Order: sequence, then structure tokens, then C-alpha cells
Amino acid sequence: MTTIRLRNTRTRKVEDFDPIDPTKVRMYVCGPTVYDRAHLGNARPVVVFDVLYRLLRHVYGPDHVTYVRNFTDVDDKINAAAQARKAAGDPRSLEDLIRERTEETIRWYHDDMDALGALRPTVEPRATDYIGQMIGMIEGLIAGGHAYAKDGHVLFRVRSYKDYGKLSGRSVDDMIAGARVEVAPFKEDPMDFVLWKPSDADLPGWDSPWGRGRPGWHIECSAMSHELLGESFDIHGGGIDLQFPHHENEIAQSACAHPHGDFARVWMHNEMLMVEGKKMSKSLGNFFTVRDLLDQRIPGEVIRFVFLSTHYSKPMDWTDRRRQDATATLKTWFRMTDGVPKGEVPVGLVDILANDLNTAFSISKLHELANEGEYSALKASMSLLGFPDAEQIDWFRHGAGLSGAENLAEHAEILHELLTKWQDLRNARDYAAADSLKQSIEACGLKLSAGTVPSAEPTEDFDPAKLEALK
RNA sequence: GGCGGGUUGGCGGAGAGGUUACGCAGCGGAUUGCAAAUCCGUGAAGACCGGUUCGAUUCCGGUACCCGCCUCCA
Repeated sequence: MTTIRLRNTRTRKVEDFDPIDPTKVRMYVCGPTVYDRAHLGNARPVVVFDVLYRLLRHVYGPDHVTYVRNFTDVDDKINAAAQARKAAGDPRSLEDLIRERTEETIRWYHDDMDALGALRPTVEPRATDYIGQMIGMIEGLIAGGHAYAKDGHVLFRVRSYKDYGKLSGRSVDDMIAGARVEVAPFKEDPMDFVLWKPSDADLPGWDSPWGRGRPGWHIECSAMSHELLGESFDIHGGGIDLQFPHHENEIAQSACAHPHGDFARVWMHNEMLMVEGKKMSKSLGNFFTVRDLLDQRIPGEVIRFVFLSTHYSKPMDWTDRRRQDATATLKTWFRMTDGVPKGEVPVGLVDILANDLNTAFSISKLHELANEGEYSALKASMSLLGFPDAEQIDWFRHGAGLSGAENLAEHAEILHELLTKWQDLRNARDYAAADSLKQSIEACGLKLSAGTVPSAEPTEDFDPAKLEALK
């Protein structure tokens, strides 16, 4: 059997993966807080751990892997979104508004992640369905001396867990010296973090031994992973930004609540996403969602390809250039594998993925399969990496994909239609009609180019009104 | 301030202590309504300074620079 090797953040080493029970491999990945569309950065862990999930299924069998990814549907950002709508005059109750918002966001999330080719996890628990387990866990922590109630709050006593800070390589004393911690009157120690907090009448709340309130961030993952995967499970994943404090706190809670378990044995973290060399942020104006890209007719598999071309442990740069390269490569591969029977995944490729998920190297191997004419193997390999079969999609047959020019994005639909038609006419060797169509498009002030993917570049004479008139 | 990641050819991006990464672009050629697609061939690298070694881009140390987390945003 293939030995999978994974980098464990806890030990800072790449280790042989040795599941507790090979017939029941268990993985937990931190999912989204459902208050808005997922941005591109949110999608990276989804794709990274989807590849791991596929690899685990390939090695241990599809029925022997349990993948849990939560929806955090209780959070102050969600409350704020609902309160804003209520303030704007919506007559419905806060609870109804919250429910509507979280349900809608979960639908969006599914739509967007499905488009990236991510398999649905085995279980997708919602935090609000596990409030009882959270309360039970908090009670246990208090009984064990690891937490204390004060003024309607319950706090975790960080000093009661000697390994606190081990995952992220921090010491409690150093962090306090850094003085960047919230000092609150109800805290024994500045590093103590909230397990439960009181809710006033304007906030959602649940009855608890400490009064009506709601859980703090962190406890939901500890409670749900315990309920669904047990005291000890194999892999816990998420973005590197979650390493501290989220995962550190999860470990502290779970280790103290279940001292006989190991909690998660392997901790995996993906590095961050950047856009054109910079962190994605609203202030830089380079912030966008997965849906924004899909709406620009960028296929989900192209986004996936760009993600996989960088190892998960390195920052990944989303650039328009890489998007174009990925489009061209996938287009070639889909043409090669269209209608070809699916063969076997080469052992060498599985070994490459098993070596700490080296997706970037695996892509070079796919290039080699393509160069050698091994199209059946290429097709199977693409499937393992989560790409659709050529027969399931059709953009590669005629074109699609636009130049990334920002000022064309809002005309994506009409341009896509026109470019597709142009390509189809050329494919049909109807050059008279193709050239005539080209002339009418270029009359709008666009320059067409028959590249790997037909594209349109705006000139200084670009007139959007004329373009829309071509509809 | 604390912790962590990175620096490879024009661009993106890997593996391996000694042998071609790979892709894109470029260049030469074939083919082709096409500015395309396809096919054949081809040049080009390892931030800086030391150390270990018969030999390092690959191991070790230092320097410089870049980036992220520690704070609501993944």
C-alpha cells in the first residue's frame, strides 16, 4: 500500500501517515463562517483538502474515509448582518433573518465549491445543531478546573494547560509581553479566551447554566469533531491563519476535556493566497469572490488548476497570467482526453501526491503523459486531481475565457457568446461568416485575437453601447 | 517585539548532493484560410557571503530583501 507522507505542523516534520484505523480514516477541516460569499482565499483550503480527501479515498478506499467540514452559523458577523437588515426595516425576527442568511450562504458555498470540483465532505455539521454538546464540554472543563464562569461569561484558563502555545510555537508569557491581547475585567489572565458569552435580547442565545448566551469562537470545532470523529482522529486541517489562536485553542479545549484522547494527530495548514503579488484585501481593491470569477466565465477547473500549481505549503499567487496559462493547458488536455476511455492512474503519480501532496510536481507529470500520448492515463490522472472529464464540459471545444481586462468583465456574457460563435464559425470553415462577425465585433472598438483561447482586447475606441447592441 | 514562510532561467514553478524538471514565452523548421491549433528541434537558472564535501542550486551558519500570522477580515 502507498505510504502517504504529510507535513505535521505540530512536529514541523514530514511524517509517514499512519491512521488510527485504516478502515476508518478520519479528517476534520475548519469550514466557513456563513455570513457572505466565499472569497478566493476561502477556496484554497477547500481545494487543498479535497485533493487530500481524494488521495485518502484512492489509497484506503472510498468507504473508509470520513471527512468532516463544519459550517459555523453562530457568529457576531452573522448577527451584525441580520441586525443591519432589521435596522433597514425588515419586519422579520432576528432568528428568521439569521436563518435565512446562513441558509442562503450555505447554498452559495455549495454552488461555488462544487464548481471548483470539490467533493462534498462526508458530514457538514452546523454549529447551531451542536450547542448542547458545546455546553456539555464547557461544563466538563469547569469541573476539571480548566475553565471558570464570571459575569455570564465562561473563560478557558490558559494556564491550566501546560502545552498551550505548542502548536504555534508561542509562549503565553511572550504573547502577554507583546501586549496585543484584550484585557477584560472578567479574565483571570489576559490570554484566557471566551467559551461562552451572554446574549442580550437583541442577539440569538441559548439557555445554559450561565444564563442565556452563545458560544465563543473555537468551541464549536472541538465539540463537533468530538461528536463526529471521537476523542482521537487522524487529520485536522485549515488555513495557516487559523493556527493561532483558533487551532491552539481547539487543542487546549479538547485536550483538557478529553485527557485520554489525542485529539488530532496530524495538523495540516495551507499557506495564504495572494493576488498579483499582494494580500487580497478590500482596501487594495483586489478583493473578489469565487463567484466573481465564475461570473467572468472563468471555469472552476481553471481556478482549481491554478491552485494546484503551487504547493499548499507556499503562498499562492493568483494572477491573470497564470489563469491564462492554466486555461491553455487544460484546453489542450481536455481535447486530448475527449472521448478517450479512462485508464489507470500511474503509480508514480500517486507516489508524488503521497509525498506531502505535491500537486505542483504532479502537474508536470501530467504534462509528460500528454507529451507521450498517454491520454487514457492522463484522463485518469486528471480525475484523481479532481478535474472533470472532457465529456462533462464543453468550453474547450470552442473557446470561452476572456482576456482579464477589468473593463470587459461586465460584458462577459455577451462577449462570451460572440467569441464562441466566431470560433464555431471558424471551426465550421465558414470563413465568410466568421470574418463578417469579426468585423462587426471589432467595430465596437475591440481587437480580436485567435489565441489558444479567443480573446478580445479593448482599444481606445471601445464603445460598450455598441457591443450590447449586438445582442 | 514574538512566531513562521520564501528568494531557482524572460515568466510561472519542481525534484534530486554528482545525470534534461516541467509549462509558457523566445528562436529555427514542418504544416496550416489565420494573428491560431498541431508536430519536430533549440538556448537559458539557482539572492549574497562563508562552511562541510572529491563534488552543492540541493546540507550547515550568517547577511540582505520579500511575505504572512500574532488584531474584525482565511
